[in-house]
Amino acid sequence: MNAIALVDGNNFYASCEQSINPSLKNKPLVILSNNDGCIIARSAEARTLKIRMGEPYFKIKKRLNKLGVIVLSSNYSLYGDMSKRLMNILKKHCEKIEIYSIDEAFISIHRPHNKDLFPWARKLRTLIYQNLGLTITIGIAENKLRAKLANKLAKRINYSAGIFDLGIANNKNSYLKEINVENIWGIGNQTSQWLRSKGIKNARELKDMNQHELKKKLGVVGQRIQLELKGYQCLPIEEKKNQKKEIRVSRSFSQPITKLDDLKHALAIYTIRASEKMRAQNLKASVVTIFARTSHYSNFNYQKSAYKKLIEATNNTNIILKIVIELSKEIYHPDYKLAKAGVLMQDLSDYNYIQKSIINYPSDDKSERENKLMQTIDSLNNKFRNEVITWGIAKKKQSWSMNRKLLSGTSITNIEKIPTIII
DNA sequence: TCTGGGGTCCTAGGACCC
DNA sequence: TCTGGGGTCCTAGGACCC
Repeated sequence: MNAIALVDGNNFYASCEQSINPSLKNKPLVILSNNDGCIIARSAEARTLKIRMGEPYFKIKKRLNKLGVIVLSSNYSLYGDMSKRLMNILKKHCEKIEIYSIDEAFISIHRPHNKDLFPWARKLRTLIYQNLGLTITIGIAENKLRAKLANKLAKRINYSAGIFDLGIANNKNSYLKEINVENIWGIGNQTSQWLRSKGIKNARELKDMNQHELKKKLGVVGQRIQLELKGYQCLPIEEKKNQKKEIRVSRSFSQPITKLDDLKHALAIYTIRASEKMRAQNLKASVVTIFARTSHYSNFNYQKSAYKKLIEATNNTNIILKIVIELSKEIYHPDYKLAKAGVLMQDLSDYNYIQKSIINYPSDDKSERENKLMQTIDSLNNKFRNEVITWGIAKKKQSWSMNRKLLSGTSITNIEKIPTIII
């Protein structure tokens, strides 16, 4: 009989920073979202100071200062690299693994005759700590949803030492009762409010709730959650990541923009990045969508998107740039202060799958040359990092670019100050 | 005045996740 | 003054077909 384990990195972003800079260890530390907007990670010490997740930075800046909390902008290339190392170690010690997020993985593992998976889990924890300086929590149960709950319980129970096995626990119902509905995987704000209004407060009560009522309101999604709570396996471990269905690059501006030129400029930069991502995953898009909007917090709401279907799917930056620049006029409005914009590459397909158009047949020579050019640009950028080569428009002066004032300088992934060549 | 039924595909939007 | 980014899945409703 196989068991499912959920492994996750504790305070992952904060721990990554502490791992490469030991002077941050045992100190209250928080990591900010893009644009230094809000708190997205906290070290254990920062948690005990009651600093809340998602809190806007500007609102608590003074308080953080007074408390001596160290504040850092997020450094995703660092976290991505640490994540890769973490997953590689996990892979070596399990039968099946699904990498679920940057700091989480589901593992399928054979439960031995004596049912005891603690030795395995303890070994894994030690190994990760020795190799990466990161602490992980392991929750074990019969299926993915219960493994998630077990992981929560492992964090909550003091004597658990970061490991909890709900699969062999004696009084499972009393453990389920410990978990509030809003903390169940798949139950968000809307749903938990509805459940609470029905008097359903915790995982135990959701498990035993009337199934027809649940199905009627939440459809198959709710049904699956209930079945998994009961111990059935509805959600499989997905080893092979499904091909991406959409690639999106969007950012909030540090200052709102009002000029069409600025909007075009921002969208162009996002397009370059999105095309690069597609090529890295060997994908091409046949729908390109762009959008812009005012701030959620503004009284003057405006949001508009525009898209174009392509006759022939592509990942060629030049072609997509032209489309995006053209479309940007459609979403621009001079009367609104735009706070955010983005590009989406949709209807993605495998690059090698060829469906040539009969109408717009480009000469093979030309597309062949263009492909080589993209490949060359990507490989130079990969080798030297940091946009050694990019499009001229990306280097125009910007007044609105993302704030990252507090970026950790040390990085194990980035060579700074490479000369830039503009072509 | 009366005017079918059943199926598929697409899209927008909601809800959720980390 | 300042409130992240990038994803997925599901459903309802419209358009269209025979």
